[in-house]
Amino acid sequence: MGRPPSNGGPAFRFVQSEVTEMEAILQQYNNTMPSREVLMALADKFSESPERKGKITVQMKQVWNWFQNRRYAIRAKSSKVLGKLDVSPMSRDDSAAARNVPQGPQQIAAPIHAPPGSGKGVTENAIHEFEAKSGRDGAWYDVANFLAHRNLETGNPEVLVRFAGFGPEEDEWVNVRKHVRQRSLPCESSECVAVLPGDLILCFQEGKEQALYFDAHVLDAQRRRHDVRGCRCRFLVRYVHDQSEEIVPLRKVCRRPETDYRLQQLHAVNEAISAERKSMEHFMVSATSGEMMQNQQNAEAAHVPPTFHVAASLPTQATTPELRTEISTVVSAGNSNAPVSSTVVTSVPATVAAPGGSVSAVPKGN
DNA sequence: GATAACTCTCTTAGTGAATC
DNA sequence: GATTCACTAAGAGAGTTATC
Repeated sequence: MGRPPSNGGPAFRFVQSEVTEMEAILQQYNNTMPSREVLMALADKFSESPERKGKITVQMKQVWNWFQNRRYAIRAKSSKVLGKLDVSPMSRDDSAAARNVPQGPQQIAAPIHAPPGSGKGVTENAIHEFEAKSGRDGAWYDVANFLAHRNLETGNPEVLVRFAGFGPEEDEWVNVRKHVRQRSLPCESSECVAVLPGDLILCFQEGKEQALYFDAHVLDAQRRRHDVRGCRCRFLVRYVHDQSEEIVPLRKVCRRPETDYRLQQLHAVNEAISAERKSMEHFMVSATSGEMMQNQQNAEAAHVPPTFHVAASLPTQATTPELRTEISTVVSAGNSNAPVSSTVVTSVPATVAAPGGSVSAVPKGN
């Protein structure tokens, strides 16, 4: 079992109860390394357990190793799954995957989603494909697991959801059609152009006692020049649940995955433009009209039609394949939570969308 | 800048189960 | 019985951060 210690001692292995405890702590810490004190306390506790006391002393290093290995295994598994599925290039990265999960008990006491990009630990998250609306507070949370499902007489299927970063006591039955959907995507600086007036977004609302993610509609977008800090645009939003309005920065905005196609189109346009530029340069030297035609065709072919990668986002964390299939079917077919405006991305000037903040157009004065 | 401590990303190696 | 595979504990090396 495992690699034996180099000192020739007996092979060491954590018992199931220890693994369970460490897994719980790992989840509690949002897949980040617990503090040294926690590791030492665990090692001491395991050493003092009846099955080990007097026989084996569990070293802190061994606990530390376990956390490192488990975290690596989780990440490896996630990337493997994503690699198998046809995930679009615009799918979120690790940092984006970190939204909506508490950052550890010492950082967030209430069941609140951490603001996007806060804290180092945010890059450590497991990847969640779905989010669910809690009936308790009306906020959206990442789904860690679909534990069970049932069909009500009303014909509305429900799933028992374990929210990411929360325990069994927070599990909830939620309506699949209304309150489960593909996870919203935190916006990176260059993605502000995909947030347009009229859009439904998920917005981080900070109150006096709580801060949660709620649905909101974008009323207006004030574009600003990007600088070294990234996007400085401001968005006027109206929250759906209380009709309150607020001006928020991009970091508080999570766009719906249905807007992915805008970015894809935008990238395609940019590529086409750069390809056209290159071909023009080439043309200046030794161009033929045939090459121009080809470049034009390539540019046109690069315009990606709107495609939602629902099938690529199966809830890999769902308990059974059957449940996975059922949920993905319902969410993709019957989900009414996607009233995202279908404004075509071509309405956004390519100059505004230049990645890296090289914005040359500022639609609104500031 | 030097050093130590820590972290991350693999890699190595032993074990058990499944398969042939 | 040999082979393959998955799992798991531990090691290695490079990078990062904090301290002096």
